[in-house]
Amino acid sequence: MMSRNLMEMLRRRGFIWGSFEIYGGIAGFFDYGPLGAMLRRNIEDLWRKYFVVEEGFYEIDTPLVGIEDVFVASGHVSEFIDVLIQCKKCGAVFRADHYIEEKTGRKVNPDIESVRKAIREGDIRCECQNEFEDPVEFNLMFRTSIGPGGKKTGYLRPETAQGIFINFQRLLNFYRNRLPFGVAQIGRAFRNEISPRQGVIRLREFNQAELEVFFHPAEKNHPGFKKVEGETVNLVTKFEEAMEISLGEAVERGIIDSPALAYFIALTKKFLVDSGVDEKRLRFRQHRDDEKAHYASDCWDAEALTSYGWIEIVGIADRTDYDLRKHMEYSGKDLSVFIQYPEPVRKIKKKVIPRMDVIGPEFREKAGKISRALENFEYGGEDRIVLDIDGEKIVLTEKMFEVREEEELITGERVLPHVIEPSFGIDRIFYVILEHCYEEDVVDGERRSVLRLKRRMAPVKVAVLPLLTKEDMIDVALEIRDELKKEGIFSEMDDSGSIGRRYRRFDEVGTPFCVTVDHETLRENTVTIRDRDTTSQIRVHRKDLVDVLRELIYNERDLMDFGVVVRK
RNA sequence: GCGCCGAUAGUCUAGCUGGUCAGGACUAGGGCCUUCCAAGCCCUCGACCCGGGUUCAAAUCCCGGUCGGCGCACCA
Repeated sequence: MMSRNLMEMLRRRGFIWGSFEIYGGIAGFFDYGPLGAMLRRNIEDLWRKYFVVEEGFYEIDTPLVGIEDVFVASGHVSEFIDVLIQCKKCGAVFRADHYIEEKTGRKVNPDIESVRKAIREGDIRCECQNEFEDPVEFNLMFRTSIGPGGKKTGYLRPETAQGIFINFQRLLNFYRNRLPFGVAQIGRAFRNEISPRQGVIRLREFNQAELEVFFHPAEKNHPGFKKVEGETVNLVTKFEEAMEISLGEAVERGIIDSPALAYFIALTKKFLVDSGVDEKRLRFRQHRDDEKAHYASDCWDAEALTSYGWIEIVGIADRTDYDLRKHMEYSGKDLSVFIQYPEPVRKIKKKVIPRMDVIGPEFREKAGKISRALENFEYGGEDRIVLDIDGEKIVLTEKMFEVREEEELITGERVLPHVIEPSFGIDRIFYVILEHCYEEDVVDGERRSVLRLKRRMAPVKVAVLPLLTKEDMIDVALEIRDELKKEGIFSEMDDSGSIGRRYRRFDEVGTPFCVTVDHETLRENTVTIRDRDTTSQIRVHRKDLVDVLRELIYNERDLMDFGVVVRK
């Protein structure tokens, strides 16, 4: 699993390249080459199958550039800022609010003024005893301006999720006003990382696949939970306890907050394993209470073990109603959902009727406000009513009102949905799959590198190879390649070098099957199919080739189930 | 951002006590040969990270930048 050999192969064979290479490059960006772009699309397509098609959710696509209002409401303009302080002498850089809190025990707002003040008053110095430079602000969002003049500030989105939240009313209407429902978005997001490292792991521009599932706040169940409660997962709880446990038990013991959350953990695991992540190098780790975002009631990360250690590849968070509440507050639009009761509830309500003939002369211009205040007043049987009108205490004596009993028909209630968000880092999953699938083994005494991608994930599905560089074999090979392509099976023909060399070439990029055209093909119209993982071969008739390959690739069938074995 | 180390064809690398056409291996392309796992032979393409300085002369020495690795810090 030499990650160096792998990285070298990924560059050489066109999976990934550093961006802007001919101009020297820059950290935090990389390009998907031809094979990489195709592999990533295969990952995204499998994600769609799991989280869009099978869940019955829909995908939307919203702008990468967002206007300032969105991120003011979401908190990114104020919260996504770090105030940094740097030592004048030793150059050490700290996040100011963390540093000050650690040294003084006092919380400080993460803005320049508060930090400056706290440093001055507390005479806060670097650990090397020297003074700090003036604090500087750093927002992790890329800022831009929209239109000429630079008047309107925009930001590149730091997550795809906000595009879903701000369309909530439209989406709710699309789903005909019923909960729960889910909305997905796959696309780019941007974070201006201070110092991106570790190759493709920390990026400034990255690909997310996010799903936002909106639930009635009191009903975080999922009909699919029954089917997955027996499945076991590797968990690391917020108390750092590692365990292998069934999802049913984890919910029952309160380790996982809700059945819905557990369901998405199960679905995430299935998706990751199906896409090629090694189950033994996969775990779900719960955020500690102090590491959790303040709006999340529970958050689990899927983590994969790589040569960089355990890295986060998926975050599954219960974001509660935080985002909708904020957008409701800032936009002034009602983002709640009306939930009709099965049966309307009849409620006897004591209603206070003001006696305006008394109140009017007594309170004059305030009388109107008083009568309005009484409309929603909860009457508890008291003989004097105290109201607060514009900060003034108004006392109504019993002469001033009557109490009448009224029957009210309540047909439902408005709720603000909670949202559970499985958020996938596609680029990291892409890398983990490559690392987990890359192996070096020995075939006929020779070392080879082989990418054991899941068959359906492989960029090139089939290589069609003439055994010899002879025109009649090449012609047949081209014919077969075109036939496969027409059937939607991505194939390549390669007639260069020896047959063994070509097998290795395709092993290295994960092509699961090689079809070889030899002399028997010309005589009897049969070809051999070679399996990447075992190097075994069978011989099948050309007329069965497409069907057999389809079975092999899309149904993960064993090569030995078809045709005559000719090797191993 | 800081510190240490590094950067030569697609890849790995020699040269780096200034001075031959910057050498090799693998890969790739063309050809010969070839009945199944990186065989052999011939030919070909191809590089000193960028900018500045020192010098008659810089891959080599100096300065700055960029990228990469590691540590610290930051981040999820």
